[in-house]
Amino acid sequence: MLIQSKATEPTGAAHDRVYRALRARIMHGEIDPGQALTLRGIGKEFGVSMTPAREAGRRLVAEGALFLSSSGRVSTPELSNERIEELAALRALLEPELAARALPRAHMALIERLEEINNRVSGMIARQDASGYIRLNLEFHRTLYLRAQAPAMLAMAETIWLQLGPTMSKLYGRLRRTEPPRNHKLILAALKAGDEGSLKLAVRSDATQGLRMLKV
Amino acid sequence: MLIQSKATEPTGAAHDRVYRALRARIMHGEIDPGQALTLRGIGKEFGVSMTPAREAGRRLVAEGALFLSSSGRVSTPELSNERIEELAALRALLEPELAARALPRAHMALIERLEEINNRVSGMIARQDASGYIRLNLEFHRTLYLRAQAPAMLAMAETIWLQLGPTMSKLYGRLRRTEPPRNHKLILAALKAGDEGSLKLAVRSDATQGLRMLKV
DNA sequence: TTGGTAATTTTGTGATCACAAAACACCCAT
DNA sequence: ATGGGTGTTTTGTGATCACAAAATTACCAA
Repeated sequence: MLIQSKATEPTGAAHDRVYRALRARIMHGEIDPGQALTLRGIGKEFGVSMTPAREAGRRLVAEGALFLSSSGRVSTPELSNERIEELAALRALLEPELAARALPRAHMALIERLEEINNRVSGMIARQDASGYIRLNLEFHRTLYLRAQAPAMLAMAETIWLQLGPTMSKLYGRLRRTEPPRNHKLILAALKAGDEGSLKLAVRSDATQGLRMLKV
Repeated sequence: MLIQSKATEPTGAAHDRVYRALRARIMHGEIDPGQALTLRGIGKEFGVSMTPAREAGRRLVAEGALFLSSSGRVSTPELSNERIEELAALRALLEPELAARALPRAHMALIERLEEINNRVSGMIARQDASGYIRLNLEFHRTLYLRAQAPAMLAMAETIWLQLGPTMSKLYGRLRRTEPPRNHKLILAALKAGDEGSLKLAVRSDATQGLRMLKV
């Protein structure tokens, strides 16, 4: 007689799958700020019990991707102006450094990949796909920073993106953009020229520009 | 008839108490790098079941304070040279900014508190108390950075301290120091003079100096 | 209609269990 | 002694449950 149905996943723990899915959703701005989540709801959606749902939630809370209310409920954070400025300052601090470290290793193949990503942004703009726009934008940055060979620094940058995710979607929903970010072009130019100074400047501008419009 | 003994904690969830205790222990270098922990062991020590122990562990893994092996076991991380240098670079990036932001708000009362903390370091050195030394050192920095009014930035700095904790204790156990860090005196002097440039420089030196000796 | 209170439902927490896999210990054959 | 294989123990995982507290709804009186 079967007492307990065996539901252990063979590869990659269940909580990890849930974690990754939620993380991507948050980072790409697919959840509005202040949106509440329930453990049972998460579990139901992913076909797991509350336990893995709780672990995934806790992990995201630890990364600042979710806000934990005093009663234990989790929701997407609603960032204050001060918090947004602080996170933008962190981007402005970390990302130029990552870019500078990537510069000596950025060969033509990488630059071409970046240009290709950058071109795909136009499609997202045409389709008014805010989430897709954010995803490609982050892919552009991550692709460059991966070359920096600085995993801890990159992880920290991603944590900041994660915290900004829900708020970001609001921004891109608001502004009606018609062309890919100007700063990306500057970044590509600096990479081609091998000019560290203007690269750091362009990255810094790119990291802070959009956030300025986020002020409520 | 009592089916299940009620053991819910009235204030502050159990997992949070476990998390805080472990976090402090790790950050202060009370656990050697590579030390393995078991969920049942943690639970037993704190008088809770595996569930809160697991949550606390997961949270610490998310912060980089613990390493999660492929089999799910957690242990204190053993940092490679590259990782140490990267974390030191992050300190060198973040902490001068925090200090600079604290500077305009650093009045005499704060500077006196910092001097008092700095003086207590000598006692720890005399007693060869590595953990106490680390704790006071971090208290010095945190006390200053709290004035920066930048919680996200401070949290990020603390995360780095946390990751360096176990490795740090090894360092301070190795070197036989006889006096409080020279850079702390420079920091205090720069604060009194209101000189942002030399303050950032002194903080940067303090953040990177010790780590240089950590190379295996 | 409105305000508040009671009943009900929703939700997170921590304990416990069955299970699988990993780690470990033991033992014998070479 | 040593290597390999076998059995035992340790350990993490996810499901489930009872419970408390929070949130929501229902309802009634003014």
